[in-house]
Amino acid sequence: MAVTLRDVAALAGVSPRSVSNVVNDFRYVSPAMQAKVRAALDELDYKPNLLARGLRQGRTGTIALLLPEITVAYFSELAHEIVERASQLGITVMIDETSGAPNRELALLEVAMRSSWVDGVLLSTLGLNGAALAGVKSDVPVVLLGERTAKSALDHVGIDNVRASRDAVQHLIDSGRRRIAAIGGSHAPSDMTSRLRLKGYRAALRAAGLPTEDYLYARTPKYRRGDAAVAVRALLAHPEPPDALFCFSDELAIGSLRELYEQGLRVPSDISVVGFDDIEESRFTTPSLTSISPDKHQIASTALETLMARIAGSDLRPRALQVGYQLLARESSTRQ
Amino acid sequence: MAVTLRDVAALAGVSPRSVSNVVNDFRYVSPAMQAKVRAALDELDYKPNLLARGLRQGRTGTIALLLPEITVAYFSELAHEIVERASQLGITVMIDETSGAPNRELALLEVAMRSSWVDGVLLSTLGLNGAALAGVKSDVPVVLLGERTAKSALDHVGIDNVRASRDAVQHLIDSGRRRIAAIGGSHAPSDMTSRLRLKGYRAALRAAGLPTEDYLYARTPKYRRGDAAVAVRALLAHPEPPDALFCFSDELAIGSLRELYEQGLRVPSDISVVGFDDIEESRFTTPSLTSISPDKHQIASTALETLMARIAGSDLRPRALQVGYQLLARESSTRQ
DNA sequence: CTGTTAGCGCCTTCAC
DNA sequence: GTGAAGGCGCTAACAG
Repeated sequence: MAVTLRDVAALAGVSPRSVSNVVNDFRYVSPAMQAKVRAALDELDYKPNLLARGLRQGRTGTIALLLPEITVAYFSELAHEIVERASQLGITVMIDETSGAPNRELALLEVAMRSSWVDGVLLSTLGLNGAALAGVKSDVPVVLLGERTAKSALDHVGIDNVRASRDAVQHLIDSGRRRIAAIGGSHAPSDMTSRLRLKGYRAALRAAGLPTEDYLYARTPKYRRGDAAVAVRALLAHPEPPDALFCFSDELAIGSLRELYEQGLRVPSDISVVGFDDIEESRFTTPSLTSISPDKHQIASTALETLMARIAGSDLRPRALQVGYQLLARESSTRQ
Repeated sequence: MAVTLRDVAALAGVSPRSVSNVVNDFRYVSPAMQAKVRAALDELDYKPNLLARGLRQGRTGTIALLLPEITVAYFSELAHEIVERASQLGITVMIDETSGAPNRELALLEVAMRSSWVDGVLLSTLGLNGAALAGVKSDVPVVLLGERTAKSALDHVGIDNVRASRDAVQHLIDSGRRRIAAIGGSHAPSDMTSRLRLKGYRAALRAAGLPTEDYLYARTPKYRRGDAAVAVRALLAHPEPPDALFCFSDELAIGSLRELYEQGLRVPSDISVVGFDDIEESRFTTPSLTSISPDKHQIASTALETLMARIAGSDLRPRALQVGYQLLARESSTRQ
């Protein structure tokens, strides 16, 4: 059986209260008491039962991070930043995978929020739209990561997807590309990512007086490497194939690089490729991949600060917080 | 304030005990009671406080998964398999990053094990050797993932690293390579991964009567993409440069592909490359990467089953469980 | 089959 | 500055 506060108190010959005082380094404890208690603490190798503490205090010092898929590099990199920052703040992060399935997301969210396990939730949602989220009664604060899914009553941290996409496409235009295709997502109402990025893509084309024909957008079931091949083949099959690809994720871009290679096209001389997310892998592909790089570090800090403020009781109205991004031009769009 | 069992009981006009019975679907509950309680449950939208339940039962239904770095694809893929399998078993997984730093690993391990948060721990350790682990008094069961670090008193799930490495190198020999270099890790006592893989590498070379000269092994600080460049340059600088690279991780192999490309060497015509881990990315590189593929699915199942058995009280002596692997020959070692 | 009681381990009023 | 008592929400004994 585990050592309890009472055991320590008994050994030290003091009350549990005094032990608690020492453990939680309370202000007014006499040095003599300190010493006595510490000795007993060490001797018994006491560790507080965090369950009991959480039950008593109503707070656990733990937050949940709900991600669609941990194997998606962008999410694992984001998770890393969040864990890192949280650990500085003395907060434990419980990472959980939702598979991006709305029902599983909802289920996990409900559990996380209602079961007192966690003080707050960071939710990176793909499939959940504002309506679904509105139906969730939150006992604990929730901060959304990623695109703004309709107007929900929740705080939200992300980058300006429309502007970032426009920048990416503008970069392709600047380098002389004219038939620029977009790849990624479904453009379904729930897929806010593709909607916003497509919007930016089209805005850039229109501003340059370039065609925004429908066949230049290829949908994909998800945003993973393996989803790109079919899309690329479809685009290349057209009588007027594109001379550039704007992929809505780096993984799609990497899958595209592979398919272009198999089709015998050279990047960037025959066709340029730009991705989105700036995952580490993109610096090592051949050619290395031009990408939009959201400031993940800042996303992590901002999200955590916002969540901590809510947990502390902040009652401001929900805010949409935007953090910075960069366009990193690498070989896939620059080396001729 | 949250709805409690007592609130439900009051509304339904029954005792808390009966509500508890229904919530945990106990065997003997009359249909009438069922109905009454369910109605109240729904009306108040009751969710059990898992903290209180855990405190009471001594079990939480949660396990911790301690990983060095979640951004390392191999670990995120393993994490995914474990979360998936655990969710089938009704177990929640708390993923935590240790940074591979022994002290942080120990700290997290201690917390995880001693604070009653989790029923058990899956630990994938890089830096922790048997001696350090022996010093940890475990209140909860721990199962190790990965290489066997000395003889610890813990269960352990992994593949036969020596034999897998020998297979990888044999494959290179079979394809006509003669000056085969190895890349990865430090060969330090605590770095069991590199020790075992190096052992298999040398065994294969010796069996074929090939040289195992020291200069053909290049150390790296870690096993990541960015660690490979220096090692590759060092190997290529030698008067008799290698005609094949056996990298101790896929990430190293991918970093090597990039560096070889920058040095103007063609893979596999000039030099073959083989990796280890079979991360998803390796199917999409150009050329695609030959790799040792540990059965991650089986690692996950075996580790969870073993851990669950321990949690249930199994008292067998600690076992080293080996799961299968495959050599997946792809372009980086086959296409001439 | 269901109600009453007690206590998991901790922290926090309230007295002293 | 320290001791005593109560309760966070739940379930496991033990009656009935």
